[in-house]
Amino acid sequence: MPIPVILQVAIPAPLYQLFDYLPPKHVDPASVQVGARVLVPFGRGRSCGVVMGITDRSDFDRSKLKRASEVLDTEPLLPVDSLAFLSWAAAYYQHPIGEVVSYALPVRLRKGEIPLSLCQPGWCLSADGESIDLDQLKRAPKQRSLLQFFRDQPGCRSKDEVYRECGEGRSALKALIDKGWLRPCEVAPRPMEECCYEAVVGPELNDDQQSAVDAVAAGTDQFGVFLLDGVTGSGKTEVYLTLIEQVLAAGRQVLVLVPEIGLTPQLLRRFTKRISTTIALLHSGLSDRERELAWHAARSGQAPLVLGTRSALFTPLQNLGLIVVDEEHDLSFKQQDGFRFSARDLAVVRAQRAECPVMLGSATPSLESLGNGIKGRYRRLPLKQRAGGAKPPKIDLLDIRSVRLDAGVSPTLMRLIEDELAKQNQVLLFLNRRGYAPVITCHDCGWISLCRRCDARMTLHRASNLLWCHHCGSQRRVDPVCPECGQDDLRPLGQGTERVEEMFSQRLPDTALARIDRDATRRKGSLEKLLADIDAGKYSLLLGTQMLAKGHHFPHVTLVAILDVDLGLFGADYRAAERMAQLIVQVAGRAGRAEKPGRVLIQTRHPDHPLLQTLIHEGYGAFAQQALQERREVGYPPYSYHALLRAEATKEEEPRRFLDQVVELVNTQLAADVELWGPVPAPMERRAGRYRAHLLLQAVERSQLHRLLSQLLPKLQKLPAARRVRWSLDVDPQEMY
DNA sequence: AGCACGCCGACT
DNA sequence: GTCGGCGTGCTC
Repeated sequence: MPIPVILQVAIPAPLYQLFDYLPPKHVDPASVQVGARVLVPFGRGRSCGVVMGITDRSDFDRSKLKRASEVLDTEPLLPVDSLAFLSWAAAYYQHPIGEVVSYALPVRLRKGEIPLSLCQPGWCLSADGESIDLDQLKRAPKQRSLLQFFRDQPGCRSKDEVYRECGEGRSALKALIDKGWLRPCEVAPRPMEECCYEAVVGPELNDDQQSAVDAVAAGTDQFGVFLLDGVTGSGKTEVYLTLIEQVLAAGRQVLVLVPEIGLTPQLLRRFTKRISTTIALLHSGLSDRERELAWHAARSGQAPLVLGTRSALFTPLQNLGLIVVDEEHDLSFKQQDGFRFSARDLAVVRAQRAECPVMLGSATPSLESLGNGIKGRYRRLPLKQRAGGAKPPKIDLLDIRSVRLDAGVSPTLMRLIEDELAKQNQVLLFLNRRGYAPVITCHDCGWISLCRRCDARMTLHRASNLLWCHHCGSQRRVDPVCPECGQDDLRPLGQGTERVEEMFSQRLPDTALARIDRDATRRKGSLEKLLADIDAGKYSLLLGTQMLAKGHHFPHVTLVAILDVDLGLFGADYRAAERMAQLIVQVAGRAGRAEKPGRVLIQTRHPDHPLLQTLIHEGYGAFAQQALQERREVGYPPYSYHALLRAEATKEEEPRRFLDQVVELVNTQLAADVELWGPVPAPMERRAGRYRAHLLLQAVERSQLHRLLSQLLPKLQKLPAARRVRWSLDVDPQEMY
């Protein structure tokens, strides 16, 4: 009797189970591979799913099983270890397995399309091109050198290679094609062993860097988490590079995760300068096609080094030897909608499963990672020395109580800025608020520019003359008169980067100012251009939002000023202080390299604030210790574990009603070892026209929380009130908004 | 999520 | 008399 073959398929739908199918007719059941995609009838339509397992039994009624209509891949698109990792992640974050699996695939492959070939189109010499005499081209040096390029080594060159060789113009290439000396061809992918890989000798490491490298290199074939903790300028990147070289030299792949690629052109440049190998870049700025090609290059091992943002974590890899998570404290590693995973935390899990080391690096490590260091789970590798003998910047508070400010700048700060500019130095101003002013008001009747759809004020943008809600995106034109009373005395209150820019253009008209915020860098490539111009010294004043705090270094900046630290001092959730401390240290770290010492000024109306005092006089490490102590005392993460159940609906009472029912459900039917906080209205209760409420679940042990969640979710879905709201579960939430 | 089935109001 | 509103149930 033949053994029945049943395919367990993950289907991209918000459903928490796998679906069982019979193999297609006329397909040898033994040929179906776990990890292949299948086209299946699903509901009333068709769907593309991934075979997660093959068994001979099903809990589903055998007679109702449908047949898959087609097997799309002859070999696994996702290897078994990837599938197991994805299943683990789906269970941990309580997210539907099919959506998690489809998240690991490039979009075209999700939709069931044929994988793009890795064979890239390009050109090679035709018979005529082989035999032609180069001296004929004396008067066309570009064509000559391009032809020489093809003759140097036999075979095809991809379009990318040829374009790189051509430089700016393409006319020489066109000429050679028109003459028939070059013909189109396909470049076959090189197998991993043949990947050219070459490392340039880097600078000598200092003792701290060397011992960090040694600590990781001692166990490259076993799991270990290393927290590389070093101030900006202490040479973290050099440690990464040295380790990456060693792992690549051993023939293994390396995965590097960064918060945002667009903000790290410098990092990428350092990588390509030092390590000459194929790098697969994976980030949201790529087209679907480019992304898929990079994905294939990573999956096949053709690109030994993979550099990407959080979603790159799920790329299947061969023989993974090291994961690096740069700026591990950065919140962009946590996906904030849909599948709410933390790429940093999952990187640790992935390394564990791959039995390789993972390195988390930051000048301002997250309290979670520091807590894991204390618990002995992570090994801390401190870099105490600044590479190249650079001095740490001096940080001072500037008390602005009862000081008359001009667009948020105090007279003292203005004077210091002018001094620094007079010395031909660059000055960096940080204000975490884009637009002209965060609100406008009618001086006559007191009207203020509130958003109709959110509990928020609308920001004035002068350039476009629009009032803009930064929470829901709604816009409206600014009337010359008050919409309430008709008087024409509308005034902007407070300041954003636009207003500061305007003030400087009036007071220092001869000083070139670069504004770096989302509005000024919206066009693709404009941020890179701006950063390059700043490096070239075209600007003396740099003014920006938190974009400035990430990744990029400005070696000619000698003065950094944080215009309004008070914005972040009294935030809505308990992590606000930690985020502010990280931001201050990161911004401060942009200034002053080797030869020029930096100075940092922080304008505040709360100069005695304990956070500022500890941070400035004792540093981030002391601040973090203090913050961890406070967390321990109140039993907050990392000394407990959180999950946040969010609900929103257009009717005000619905979210609360739903969450009340969930509380009732937990209290009457489920574990008592998890504390429930709430329901409470979300910090901004109404957003984009929807009312929002939260229920926080807290447990002392992670296992308690997860036991509850896995029991709760099936019941929760069946609540009638669940249909009337949009709800989502956030395991290990980072932000409470 | 999609998609269909199903039972109550204002319209060609 | 119908078109269509969105509540409800299901997907191997």
